[in-house]
Amino acid sequence: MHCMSRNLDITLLRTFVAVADHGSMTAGGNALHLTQSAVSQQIARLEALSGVLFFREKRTLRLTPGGERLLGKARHLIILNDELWAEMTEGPLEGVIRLGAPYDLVGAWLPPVLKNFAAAHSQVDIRLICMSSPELLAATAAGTLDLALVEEPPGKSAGECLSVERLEWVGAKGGAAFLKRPLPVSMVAETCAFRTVVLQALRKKETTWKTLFESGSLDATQAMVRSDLAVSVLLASTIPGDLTILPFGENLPELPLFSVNLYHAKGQRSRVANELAQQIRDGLK
DNA sequence: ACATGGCGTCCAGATGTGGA
DNA sequence: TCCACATCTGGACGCCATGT
Repeated sequence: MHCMSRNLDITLLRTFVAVADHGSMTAGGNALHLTQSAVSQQIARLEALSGVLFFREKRTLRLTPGGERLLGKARHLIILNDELWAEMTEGPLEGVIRLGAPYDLVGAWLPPVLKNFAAAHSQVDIRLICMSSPELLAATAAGTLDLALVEEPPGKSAGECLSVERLEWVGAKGGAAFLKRPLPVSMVAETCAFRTVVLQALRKKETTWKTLFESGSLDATQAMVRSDLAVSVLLASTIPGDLTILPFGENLPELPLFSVNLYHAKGQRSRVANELAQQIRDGLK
């Protein structure tokens, strides 16, 4: 059998994407510092390979279905090419990365991810900063964090959604704190992302409650729960084995789903930030 | 190993075409 | 008349086979 490898010309794909993005060969050419004629010829060469990519309509270009299909894959290929190029020409990752995370995710999710990242990129200095989700959002916007994991209600968010899971009531195994009224609730901090929805749920069910502890320490919060002095709320994946999930029902109101979203600092993303973000994504699969 | 010439590719510039 | 795309042409460059 005759088998022959063929190589795609990334230059042609880059030109194609630029034309598709700008809706015009002239504008696409300007973006790439090429003349219109060079762009026209490159598109013609690509179309000779792949079939017609643009409908020529009056003075505008419109992608054909084949062009639409190629566009997404072409973008991926260009990104991959640029990443590989950067890896080959810019050497190993180095520098400082400031990662923010809420208290509960630090213990549950991050250790294996950070361990793998540190092993692969020994010249990167990782700074881990723990705050509540609203504080993390503010720090990311202010540029004092490069990357942050933020817990938010699901829905429209500027961040990249990594997971959606249920918020659960937790208590001591065999405990009775959940029966007390007012309900003793222990939360990590006054700025805790869960606080608003928890209090809304309690009000809706007309459950009286009191806040027992908001010190900013997850260990202290969970110690209150282990001692059966209070109940608390946690994302399902972050619940320690020695605590028990308390079912919604007569004694406790139903809690909503929550998202874990990934935020980058505004502006240019560093290679280190992109790589750590990818490892966090991979770590959650 | 190096020089040379043929060939193909790519690009810019000039020009043609057609629509607004 | 202006603008955008297509086409043609010539120059620059790189690759490859061949000669020295």
